[in-house]
Amino acid sequence: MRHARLPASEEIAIEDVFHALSDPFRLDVVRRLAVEGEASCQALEGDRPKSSVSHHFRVLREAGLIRTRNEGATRMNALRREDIERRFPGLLSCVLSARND
Amino acid sequence: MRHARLPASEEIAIEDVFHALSDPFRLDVVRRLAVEGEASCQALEGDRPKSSVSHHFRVLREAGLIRTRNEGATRMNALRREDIERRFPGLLSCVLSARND
DNA sequence: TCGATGGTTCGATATTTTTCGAACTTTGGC
DNA sequence: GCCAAAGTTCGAAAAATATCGAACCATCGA
Repeated sequence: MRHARLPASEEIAIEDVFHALSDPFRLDVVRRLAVEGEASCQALEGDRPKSSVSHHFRVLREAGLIRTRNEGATRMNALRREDIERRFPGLLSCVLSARND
Repeated sequence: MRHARLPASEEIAIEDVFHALSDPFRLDVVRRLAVEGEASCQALEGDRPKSSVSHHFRVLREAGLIRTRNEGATRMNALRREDIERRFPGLLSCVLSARND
């Protein structure tokens, strides 16, 4: 398996973060990870093909928002809370509290 | 001139805001408006054709980030600070302080 | 070792955005 | 009234994203 590109905290680009969060599915994933802590891809997939889910997780990963670790056969995803906070203080809490009624 | 769609504060959608801010030119416009207060389109255009500039200002307007008023023959743009702050507390200050060295 | 499960990757297609020129509108000045 | 300046709109072409099936790769359990 190829190494997923994972930017260091200092390398996280705000444009990439915004782009990643501009998609409803990805935004939802981020919010649910914030609540659930860690989750597998399929636990968050909303009835769409896995190649599509995988694509969105990759965007989140490459933007620097999530980290993925192998847990046996499944891959567990988690928000990179501290890294994001260090790079862009306040962003995450703002994203998480923003409601779109 | 057709009425530019300008969402009310409550209607501003976080996805639209993130999408608007995911473009470097638009992000730059927002930051400069934050500093300069008000500015005409051409004062902020970076050497690109006016139809392109106009497009980006429209995206910002429709996302709810800026407001445009007519000042004689020119149009002055300003950040909708209070509206954004009310809708998504903390977002703007976070965007403005985020540095991408 | 054989499946089954959970994801990734690839390739093709569809959709969305961006870009830019040209034509048009509005306003102000002469 | 006419011209220039500042933007908008339109339409077409280019570029970036998203979508989805199919093939593939790892790991676990039987």
